[in-house]
Amino acid sequence: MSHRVRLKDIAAKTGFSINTVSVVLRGSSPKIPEATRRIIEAAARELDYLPNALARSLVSQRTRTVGIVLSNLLNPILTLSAQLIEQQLAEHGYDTVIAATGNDYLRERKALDTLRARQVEAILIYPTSHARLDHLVALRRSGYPVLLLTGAPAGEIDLVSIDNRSGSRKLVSHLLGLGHRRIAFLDAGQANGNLEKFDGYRAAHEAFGVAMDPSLVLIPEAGSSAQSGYRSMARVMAVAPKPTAILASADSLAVGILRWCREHALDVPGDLSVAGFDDIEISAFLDVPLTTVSYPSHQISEQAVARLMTLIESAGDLPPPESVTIDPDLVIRSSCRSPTLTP
Amino acid sequence: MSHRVRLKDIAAKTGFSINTVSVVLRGSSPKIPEATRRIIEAAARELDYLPNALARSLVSQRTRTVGIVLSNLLNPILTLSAQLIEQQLAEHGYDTVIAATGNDYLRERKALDTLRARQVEAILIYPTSHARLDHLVALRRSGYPVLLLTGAPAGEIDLVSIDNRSGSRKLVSHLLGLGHRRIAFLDAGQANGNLEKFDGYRAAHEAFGVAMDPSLVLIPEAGSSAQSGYRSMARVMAVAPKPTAILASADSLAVGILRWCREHALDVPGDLSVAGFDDIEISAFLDVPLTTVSYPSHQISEQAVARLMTLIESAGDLPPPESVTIDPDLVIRSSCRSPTLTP
DNA sequence: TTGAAAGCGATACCAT
DNA sequence: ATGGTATCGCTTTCAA
Repeated sequence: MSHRVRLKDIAAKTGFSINTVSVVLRGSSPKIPEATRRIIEAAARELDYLPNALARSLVSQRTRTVGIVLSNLLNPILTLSAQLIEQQLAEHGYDTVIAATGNDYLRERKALDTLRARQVEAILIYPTSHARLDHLVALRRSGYPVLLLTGAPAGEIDLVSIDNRSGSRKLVSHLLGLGHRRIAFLDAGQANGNLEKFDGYRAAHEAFGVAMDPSLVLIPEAGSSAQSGYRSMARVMAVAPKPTAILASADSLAVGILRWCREHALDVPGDLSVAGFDDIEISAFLDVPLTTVSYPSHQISEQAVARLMTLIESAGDLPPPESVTIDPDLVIRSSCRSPTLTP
Repeated sequence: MSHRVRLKDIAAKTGFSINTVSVVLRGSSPKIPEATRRIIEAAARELDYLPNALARSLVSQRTRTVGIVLSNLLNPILTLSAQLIEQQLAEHGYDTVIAATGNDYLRERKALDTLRARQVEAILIYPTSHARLDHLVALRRSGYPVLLLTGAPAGEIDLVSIDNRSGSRKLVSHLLGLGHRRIAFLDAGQANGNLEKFDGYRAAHEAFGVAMDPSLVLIPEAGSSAQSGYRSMARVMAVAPKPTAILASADSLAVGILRWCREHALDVPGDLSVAGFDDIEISAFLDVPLTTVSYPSHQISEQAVARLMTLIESAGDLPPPESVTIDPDLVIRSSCRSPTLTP
């Protein structure tokens, strides 16, 4: 940890007591003569003094730090939210430390422990799975402020999230409204928001009185990368009868899908409609601009931070968990249109 | 910071001294009878004991933590590296805390101070600017392990970085070799690797004995987003005589450029060749797969971590700074070809 | 084997 | 106005 400058050092150098130095340096209360103040401040600057946050927090019992756990650093949706959250937290006087879990449940548990051991005052998290939340629920029950940034309201834990079910339902309704009857759903791993997305998919079908074909619901081999979308297409198009539209659970998947279509001379949206989720930046810039569902990062980060502040300030007895769910907008571009009538 | 379980609590509960509890819980040295050990461990588990890292580090004078400062959380090149670095650091028994600066120099300084105050044992950084490094140099001079993840060798501070100059030179040589004589260079802000990239651009021209036209070197209004690339195109194509190729300092810019070309019925690469830097995932999936320069994240993270370990272990007297520069590969796809002969 | 005591760096309370 | 002293939670001698 090295030879750092401590209060003691600047006390020695100036001849004042550690105490006086501490008081001066933190601009705290009593009236210290200008002279002393200047001497001490000069010494501190000269020595490049930086308070030891560990020691400080140990006694103050406050770290003014919150942790944010990200399941995937490569997902711009998550990192954007993290960035926004960090900024807003800073405005409230809180530091943020980010921990990444690489979508690994064990690493998630470890990150949580590390963060807690470091005494962060609250934790925001994009969990690796919507299904395994018990450790978080337990944490919250023990009185620790924890806030989920994705998931469905469960009542056990605070949540500020996009309403994936609603977004999915809107999108699928749009497709159904266009006349599609065979809509493939490419679910990127059973893990995350996709349970809700599938639920919306189902709900839309029901509302339209259209029967779903389970063989149209596929899971890509791995992750939600463009690569993975690309690789899944052979399977998707092997289903008979062929789908007339395909809904990818993430725009990144759709990117791969579009590429595949191009290579196989499949016109989008002429031969096949394609839609995604997230509205990442490139979605608007693709060869065929993508119809998708927006991701309300700004609203999520804003509400999450607001809620987190009340949780932190309620020190000790947390209010009962609350769920805020933000309804996303449909973003209609040109990758979807009515199916041609020749099957 | 709340009502946490301390050694004291489990000592009280079991009747042993704090000391014994501490020794047992950390599996440390002396031979403790199985009986005591079990009692204490059971109590710890029951109480959900988690050691206070602040207190622990305060006395041990070690945090086994390194900080990584990212200028931009939205750049997949940076976040990928961060992810890889975090994993490798974990294998060495170190935790990583990530701080984002949103490309803001002041926030960068603040992040550095916060990290240091938290006693991280070393700092890895993608600085906001290649030009303002004095604070980092000063830090390093004071004996703090700091490692730059981008930049040109300056000898003042450790560096593990892509060789942007070489990458740029290769790419521009490729274009020149194809017969292009008017190659626009879209520099995303004077800030980062672009000094080196421009240098490579210049070097290639010199090597080919081709005069550069300064009016072909443009700076987009803001950042290196697709949006920004798109917006710059009007200016690029207004230069007379028109360029036959355009080199964007980031693939993300190129995405916007390609979109603009499509909207303006400009064929790529028929009418205009387009190239970028980074080889981000979508570059291979675009309408016109992009010729670009790869970014060696794996090599960078590996070498950076290796170097960092020796810096940390040399506790006290750091070895003189070293620069490692990794030569990137040219990735030739289909967005560039020889210019048509009709100007 | 187990425990008492000192100390890490900073803060806060109470004197002076 | 300035300084002593106890304390935060834990580790580390050093005794017993």
